[in-house]
Amino acid sequence: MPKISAAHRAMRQAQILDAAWRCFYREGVQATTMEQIIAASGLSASAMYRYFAGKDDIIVAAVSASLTGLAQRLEPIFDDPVPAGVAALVQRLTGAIEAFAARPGYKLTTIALHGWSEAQRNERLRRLMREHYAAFRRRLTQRVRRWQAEGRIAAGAPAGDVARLLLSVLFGFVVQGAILGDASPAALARGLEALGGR
Amino acid sequence: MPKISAAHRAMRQAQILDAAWRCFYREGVQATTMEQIIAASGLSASAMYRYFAGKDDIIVAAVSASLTGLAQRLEPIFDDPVPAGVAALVQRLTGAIEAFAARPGYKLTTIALHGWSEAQRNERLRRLMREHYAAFRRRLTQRVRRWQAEGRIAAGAPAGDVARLLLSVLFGFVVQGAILGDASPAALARGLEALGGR
Amino acid sequence: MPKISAAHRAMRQAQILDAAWRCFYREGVQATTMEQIIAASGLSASAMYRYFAGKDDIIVAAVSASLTGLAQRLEPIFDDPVPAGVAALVQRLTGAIEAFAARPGYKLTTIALHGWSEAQRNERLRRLMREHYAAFRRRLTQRVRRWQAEGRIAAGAPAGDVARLLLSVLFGFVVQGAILGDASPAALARGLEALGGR
Amino acid sequence: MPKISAAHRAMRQAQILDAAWRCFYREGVQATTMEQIIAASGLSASAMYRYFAGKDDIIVAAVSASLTGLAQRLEPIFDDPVPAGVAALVQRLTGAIEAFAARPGYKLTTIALHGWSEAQRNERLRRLMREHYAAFRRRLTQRVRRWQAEGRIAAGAPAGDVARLLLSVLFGFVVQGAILGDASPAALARGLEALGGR
DNA sequence: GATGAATGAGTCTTCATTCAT
DNA sequence: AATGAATGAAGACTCATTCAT
Repeated sequence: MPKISAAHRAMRQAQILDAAWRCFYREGVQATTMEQIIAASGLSASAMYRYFAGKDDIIVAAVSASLTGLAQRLEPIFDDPVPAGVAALVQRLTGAIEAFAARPGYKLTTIALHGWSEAQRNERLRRLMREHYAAFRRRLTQRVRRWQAEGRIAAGAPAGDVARLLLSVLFGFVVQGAILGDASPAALARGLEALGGR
Repeated sequence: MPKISAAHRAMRQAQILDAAWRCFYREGVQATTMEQIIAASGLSASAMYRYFAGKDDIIVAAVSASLTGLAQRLEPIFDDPVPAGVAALVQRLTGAIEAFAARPGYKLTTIALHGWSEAQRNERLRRLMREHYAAFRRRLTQRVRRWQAEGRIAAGAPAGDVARLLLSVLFGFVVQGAILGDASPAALARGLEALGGR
Repeated sequence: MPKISAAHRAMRQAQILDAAWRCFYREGVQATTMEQIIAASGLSASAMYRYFAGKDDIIVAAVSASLTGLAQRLEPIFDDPVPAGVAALVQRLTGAIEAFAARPGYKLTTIALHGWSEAQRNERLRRLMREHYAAFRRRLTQRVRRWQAEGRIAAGAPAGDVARLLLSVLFGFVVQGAILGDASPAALARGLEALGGR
Repeated sequence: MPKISAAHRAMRQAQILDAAWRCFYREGVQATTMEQIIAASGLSASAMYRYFAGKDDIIVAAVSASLTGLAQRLEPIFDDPVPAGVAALVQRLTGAIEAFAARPGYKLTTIALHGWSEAQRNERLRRLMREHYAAFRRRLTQRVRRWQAEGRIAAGAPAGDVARLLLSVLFGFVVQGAILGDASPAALARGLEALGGR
């Protein structure tokens, strides 16, 4: 009995989050009304509040789900037994981001901009993001250290700063793609290679 | 009469934009109410509507003013007779962004995130940003070509892609600073240097 | 089957009324939601509606049960073969009210205030109360007549008005106890005695 | 300029309170909706919120205004140079309550029941009432002491308990009037006289 | 010309009750 | 017979904007 209920609950929540993403994509987080999410989800107002305590909960759940989903998608890239070089890693990461973000009805990259904005004024969101991105940057730092061990990068370079640079490139890829629309993974990789990032 | 009025008008508008920035910084664009801007500006509701047609106009004017102000601030860096290398240029640009963004009562970097988010759903804003950033990227491309002429970068590299990479780094600097809070111009420059970006 | 069902039904209804009293005590009648009563009773929403047709029925049943219960409790006081004087009767009645009203989790005196308020806008409740209190006042009037026969009170006094006064004292005992919290049966009896009510 | 505004504000607030009383009379405090008060006041929803921060503020203001108004009305009775006896005082006080409570469109006695009920779950209201009624009871106690000085009441009687009894009679007058509808000041006075309260 | 009072369309959320399983 | 999921209508309150003075 609880099994059915738990599965049902998870399904409904996923259904609602999908509706929320479609709305957030078009309207942004704040300008999206509960009525819009409700209509997009196909549920009634009261059914919706059975699965999420309020708008804020939906926002946090939507952001959390996308951060978690993306992290799961990027993880295997770091686990690849054949370690990529700098430009190749950036290309694979941005490629995975792009692939993960493209959904029918919305793009999570655009929603990411909305989420970053919202996180500036929403404490729960800010903390959530900080933890996720900090963990991801630690992952990047480990990889830089490995590159240094392999001799690809000068051993004396500050690994944390290289990770900062790479994370900036990834963030910037999302922003540039959303605003100018022409930042491809391949282009960034070529640019990085030209600068010497082998 | 029109002259005094024009100066007076510009002053009032600047006063309103400053109030708007303070509000946008704390609440984001959508969640800021006209009442808040009115209270922060010290004007009356009707006075406000004398200087801006509505909330949308204030938003566009606020973003436009900050984009223009930043461009003016970054321009001299490109005009420097002693041309900087890649890492040095990034350090000077991010440093200038940081200096420009720091204001009493708000930081324009945080507001930039709000503006990017808002631009995803506001056609006027989207167009405005696209033009500004495209122009800025052309400026970066010119600089890359010059580096190629100077032999700092391989002549065969696609200049546009290098510019894309550099613009990503700048965007990412803003995002990383706003969310993780520890992306300094010097750190990014060190990271870039470590990758070979001389 | 019907017998068991009837006993079961009565038990369930009592369980629900107890839950309702606990809720009414904390929140008042109108501000109590069915969901709260349901949660407090430990039943399911649909089970609840099997035993009571709706919120209004619960309200009427709860008030009716407490009026009936109180009447049963007060009845023996009137039947006492050793007839008390005025002050003693008031002390015994208020004492019985106090004892009857004190329950684990709620006090019926507080709920009485909610019930009187609700009766001002609920026709069924108003009628119910009117009948109960009118009957009780008739009982008081009889007692006054007996006192007059015994010579405790002037024979020419209007018995109904004395009953009105005594009922006021009882109502006021409940109100003063609920609001100021320090109206004890003994205090009222002393006060009455001081005024000459032997 | 502030004068007009202040007068205007006070007028609007009085207008709103009158509307609130009419609604509370018919529906009780909790069951009255803001929409009803708004409709009864003739203002718009947003205009209403200019003068009261919310429903709770209206409730507190309405109760406070009636308590204060009643106190002002009862005060002169205590100041009368020809001091009344017990029954006469009760008759004059209940008479004044009745006269004060009768308004076109509503009766404040009925609203008092609603207010007492609401005070059981509203901390602000509870405190407000406690202070008002405690002060009033102190006034009654003073009067009892004077009666004792005059020899109308036994000097050894506990004045505070007599005041408790009298306050109960007044509270009970309101309850009995609202529920049974036939508790007149004269009837209570006669009842009290019959008991010896000269 | 300048103000603050006013507004109607919305915003999030909750409620008593019912229905499919 | 019993449940928990579902609902439509309403609840309190807010917003960008305008208008009478």
